Amino acid sequence: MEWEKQQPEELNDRGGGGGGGFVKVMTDEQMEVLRKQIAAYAAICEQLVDLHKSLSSQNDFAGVRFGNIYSDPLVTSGAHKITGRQRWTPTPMQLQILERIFNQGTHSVGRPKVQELTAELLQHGQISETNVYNWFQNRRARSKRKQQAAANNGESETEMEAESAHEKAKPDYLQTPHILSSRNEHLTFQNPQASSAIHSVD
Amino acid sequence: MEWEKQQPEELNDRGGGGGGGFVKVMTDEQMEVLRKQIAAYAAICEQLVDLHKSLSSQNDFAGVRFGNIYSDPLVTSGAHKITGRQRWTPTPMQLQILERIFNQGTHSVGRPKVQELTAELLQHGQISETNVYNWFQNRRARSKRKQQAAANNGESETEMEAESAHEKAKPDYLQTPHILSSRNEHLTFQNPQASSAIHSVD
DNA sequence: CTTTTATGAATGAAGG
DNA sequence: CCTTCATTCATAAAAG
Repeated sequence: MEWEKQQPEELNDRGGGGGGGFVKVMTDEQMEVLRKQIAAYAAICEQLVDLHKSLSSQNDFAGVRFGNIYSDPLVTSGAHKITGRQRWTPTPMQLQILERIFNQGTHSVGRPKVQELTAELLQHGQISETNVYNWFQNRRARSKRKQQAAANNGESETEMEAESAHEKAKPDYLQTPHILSSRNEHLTFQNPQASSAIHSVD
Repeated sequence: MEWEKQQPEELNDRGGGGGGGFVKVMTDEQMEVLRKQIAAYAAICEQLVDLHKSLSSQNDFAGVRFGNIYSDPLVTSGAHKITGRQRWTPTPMQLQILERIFNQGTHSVGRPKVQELTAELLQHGQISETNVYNWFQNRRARSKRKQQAAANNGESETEMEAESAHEKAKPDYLQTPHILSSRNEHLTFQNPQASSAIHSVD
């Protein structure tokens, strides 16, 4: 199928650069489902590649006829990166409102509160309840995390959180898992058979 | 599936301007077909993996270790199975099976069902009954949240009180067959039986 | 343009 | 069942 050409990037048409009209041909949800499915497919293929590597490394006549699959970028360079999803970016006004509420002590919002808040924030830009929900969740987590990190880093355990039920208090930044691989190009769905590799241009 | 009530949302509507409408060009049915086809590919890959595993175990080669021979951080960016993982991560196949069952309408599983399912899923990777139980629990909750969120901006839709596992029939006006059919003599995701599913593209 | 950082989102698990 | 937490992933934005 070729719903391809119109990349969702067009939604982020803000930098002034390209511009131009756009047509979205798939909803985010559809995109997401497909993305997951393909990622699953790709993940298994990775296993296959590993197996072939192992087999051929000790037995090169093992009958590996798949030739250059190792060089297939889809397989070799982490395939679960399919096409991008656009994520919500709060407008300054929205952020201000959210921060204010958070700083007022409302660190967790109930379901009704979220709806109310969402309605208000909608006056200042597109937003959904999920966005609000996620925002508070992330805000809370990040807040907590920074406290822990600060306690470990700049403090010589004068008073560790005695009630801390978790032993997790370790400097996360020391083992930063930031293995952000090279800037992933936007892959598009491609047929294992069809050879037309479609990807967005830089 | 649940995305019948996709929300027309514009992300990053920061300046207040921009935006634009878009239409849904794939029906849920079409999506489902695609999903199944992709799943079929995944299944084939899975079988191949198993096949090679058994083949390699037959011939007890001296060096069949799937361990990390110098795991190149650039290459193994996507998968870091070296470090012990604290929480269960479903394999693609397991996910596939779980999703399938959930989408068949089985949203809650009894204990016997859980046991049965766990046994089956064990064929495709490590898993425990608790994992299965939690998965359904989370899946349900997530599903519900989805419909709540959708209720906010999807009010023009028909009533979406119950999130059934079965897709609602969509009005045909949402289809845009000319895009799908015009450029599309050949489906991207084709017959799973094609044994040439695995070879390098391009 | 490439690399790094900040943060929105996804999800397994725990608590109540 | 519902909410919350912890962790991880992906990506927009910033830095180089």
